Amino acid sequence: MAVVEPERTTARRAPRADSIRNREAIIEAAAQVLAEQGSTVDVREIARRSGVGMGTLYRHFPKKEDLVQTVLRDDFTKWAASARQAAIDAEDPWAALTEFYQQALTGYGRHRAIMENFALTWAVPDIEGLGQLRLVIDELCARAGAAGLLRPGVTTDDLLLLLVSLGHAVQVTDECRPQMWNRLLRISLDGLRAGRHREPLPADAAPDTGRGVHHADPVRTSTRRR
Amino acid sequence: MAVVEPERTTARRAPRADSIRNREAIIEAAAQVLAEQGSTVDVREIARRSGVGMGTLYRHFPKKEDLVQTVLRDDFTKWAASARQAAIDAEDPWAALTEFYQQALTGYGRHRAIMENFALTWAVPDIEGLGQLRLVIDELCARAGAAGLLRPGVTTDDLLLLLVSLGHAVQVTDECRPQMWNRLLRISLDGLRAGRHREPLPADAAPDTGRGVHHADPVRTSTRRR
Amino acid sequence: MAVVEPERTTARRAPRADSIRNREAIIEAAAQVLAEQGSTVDVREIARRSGVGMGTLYRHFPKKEDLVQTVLRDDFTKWAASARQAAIDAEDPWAALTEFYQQALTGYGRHRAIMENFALTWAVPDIEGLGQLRLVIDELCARAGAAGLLRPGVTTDDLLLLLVSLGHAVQVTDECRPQMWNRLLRISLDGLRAGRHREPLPADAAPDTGRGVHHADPVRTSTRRR
Amino acid sequence: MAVVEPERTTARRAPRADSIRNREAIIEAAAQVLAEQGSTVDVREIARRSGVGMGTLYRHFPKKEDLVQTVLRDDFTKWAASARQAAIDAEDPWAALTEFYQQALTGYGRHRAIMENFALTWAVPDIEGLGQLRLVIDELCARAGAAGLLRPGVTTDDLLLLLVSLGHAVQVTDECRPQMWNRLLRISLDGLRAGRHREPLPADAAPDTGRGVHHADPVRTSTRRR
DNA sequence: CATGAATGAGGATTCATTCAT
DNA sequence: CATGAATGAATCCTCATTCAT
Repeated sequence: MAVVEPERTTARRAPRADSIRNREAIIEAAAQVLAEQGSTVDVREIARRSGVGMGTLYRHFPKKEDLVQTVLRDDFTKWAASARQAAIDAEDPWAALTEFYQQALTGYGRHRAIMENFALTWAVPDIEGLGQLRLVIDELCARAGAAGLLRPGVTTDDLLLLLVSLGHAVQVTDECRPQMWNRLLRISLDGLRAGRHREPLPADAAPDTGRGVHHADPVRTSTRRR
Repeated sequence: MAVVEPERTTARRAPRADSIRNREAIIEAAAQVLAEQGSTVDVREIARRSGVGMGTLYRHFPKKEDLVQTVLRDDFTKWAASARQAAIDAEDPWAALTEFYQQALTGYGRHRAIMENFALTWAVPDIEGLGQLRLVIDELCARAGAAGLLRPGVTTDDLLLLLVSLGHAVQVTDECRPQMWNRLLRISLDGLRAGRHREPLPADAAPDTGRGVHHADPVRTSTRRR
Repeated sequence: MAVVEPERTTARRAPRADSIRNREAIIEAAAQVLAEQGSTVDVREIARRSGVGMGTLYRHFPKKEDLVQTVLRDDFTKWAASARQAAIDAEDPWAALTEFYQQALTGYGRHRAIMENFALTWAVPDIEGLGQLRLVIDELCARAGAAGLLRPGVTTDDLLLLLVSLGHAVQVTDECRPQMWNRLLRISLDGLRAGRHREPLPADAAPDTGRGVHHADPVRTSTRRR
Repeated sequence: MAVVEPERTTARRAPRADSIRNREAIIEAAAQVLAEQGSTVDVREIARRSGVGMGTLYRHFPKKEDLVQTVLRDDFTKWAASARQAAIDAEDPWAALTEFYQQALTGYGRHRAIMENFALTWAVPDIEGLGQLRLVIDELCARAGAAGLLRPGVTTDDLLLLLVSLGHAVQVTDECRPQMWNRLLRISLDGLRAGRHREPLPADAAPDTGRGVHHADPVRTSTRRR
């Protein structure tokens, strides 16, 4: 009775091998499908591709949302890591910034669900896994700023929004004009760079047009029904 | 021939007056709803707001898509016109470009369906109504280019993609950080401007990182589109 | 133009003929199925029996619960009315009470959904349609009480609970021993009647056993999980 | 024969000790859960509370129903025993009857699964474990009848149905009006008692209304049971 | 023999589109 | 020709039961 039962202890973990395989198959399949089709996917498609039944899927992830969040957290993490690594490998702060965007967009710009959720950065307070990415950008921003390379007034939020924005460009041109977004990236980075003829970016400033909105707002989206 | 059967002609027109009124009510309502909620709206919501029955709606537009396209063609047209006007009113080619973006984004950046479909510019061959916008941009591009203000190598497609990209920024920050996109616009415009320290933009060039993609592409979105 | 269009007005109501037929078919089918199987029925069974598609059913009743409530309100109303009529037709207050129970149990005792919901009288504050029944019982209680026929201390709630209780007896014996519940009814009514050797029913009194619970409560239902 | 293969016997017993412990844990947990939530509980909840896996549970009880029946047989037995004891402890036949109901309802009236299955007394031929309870009631009925205390014509079935009926009353009022059922019990017992002004209860008699059913049966539950 | 993961049919609900009035 | 009711495939999720480890 006092005898330990090592094989039972082992036996306790044995069934998990299967389970973990399945869990991973599900996440793998879900990641694929979410990348391809965004968060609106049919749960059954994920089950089919991962080779498990609906029940198995729902055992691991009680709500579709749970699965989506899990996958996205993972992918946000991978994303942040790979983009950060690219930045670290760079020679100077500006190259770091460049490499960061380059890698971030090349690697995950085509991931529909990631981009969908990334777009919610400002609408939804705490998107799972987004934090890490923000930290990386923070870092880059500080580094480039300290080196005097970044146009004064540029914030982490600006860099985030640029990433969201360019991520969308990637999605949009993916099928027919892959890499076209790279041109936009170069343009934006040039616009971000500090320079003699570049005045600082004022807080929440519009371009110095001196004029306001020309016409009455034709899009009345503020009157949300329901 | 046109006057042979006057009463039949009259008979034909009487219902058409109604019909036209209905058609316009539908389009008006659809435009509103599409702007607010994007193309995923329930057709019933459109019918409800326009005050016509589903049958009438489907008589005018046999598929939801037909209605959406019709509305978007109209809105693309209005969009192009208003943005073009802003450009025309500007004093110089560069101000024209600035005003164009300013107006385009302020006016329709929040129009969800427009932005959704605008994003399809490269994926779908001929989006209804998009042509005019492209013409306007073409014009602006040529003008600014001729004045030597635009960085060499920048194409109409670049400017279009920038608009798509910034449009997305507008959508994404609309609720919580309105106007934040303006900072991105300024940055991008600065990056677009010709300048001493600005080399020409090479055809489909990536930023001069000298390196390719760091990791294998983790997002395999090319397989199985529905 | 100023001419009224009476046929259009008529035309507006025409489509409803179908709709009303369907609505009634749905309610009829639902009433049947709910009576037979209780509130857990498959919605598709109701759709099938009423000969309409799922969409039609859900157009009329957006939630299953709505349909159930509608049917139950109707049936509670019919129930109260028929039982009340039986009471009214009776010669004296006591016969009224007797007839009331008789009719109530004969008519709807076998209605599973009604009895299920009736059972919730104390658990759920305001069951749709239950009010009328309570009013009828109130009336009967007062009448019989005023006539000195009802054992003092008996309340409307007692009579309600008796009805719930006997309703269950009907359900339980329906298949194999129909009418057996009648014996219980007679017993209960006799126990309800005022009489020389019948002391008043004290408020919330247990039978005068003089003793409490004999054993510790073997049913620990109070520790509800979740 | 029993001693031919002692080590095999031992080998057989070792696992069985475990097995028995498990079986009892399952039954214990099931009893609790069934009492709380009735027979519709999720089997997993039982497995969880008993601390065994689903496989073990299903090894002991191949169908959910088997487990339920086993538990209920036990609980019916305990129920019968405790109620019988209360009756035995009573001073006279009438007190015995009173105490029996009192104890039966106080002890198990809130046991949802018991009451659910008890309700099947007439629908299902041989409910496991119900027999003992019937025997106890038989006894009480005979005793009270012999003492001339029970209204003539009252049968064991009547007393059983009364118990079912009052059991339902307990369930129905448990949360909001505990003990309210006691009033109904007193009423019923008074109605059961023999007395001057109490005529015998005729076999399967309806109350002496002299009339039949007033309306056509509005509840047609006889068709189509699944 | 215990474990708990896997299975998949079944149930409520939505919405583009068709059709009777 | 307008109306809005009808249709039913598609979608998320649950739970009794089986099976690999």
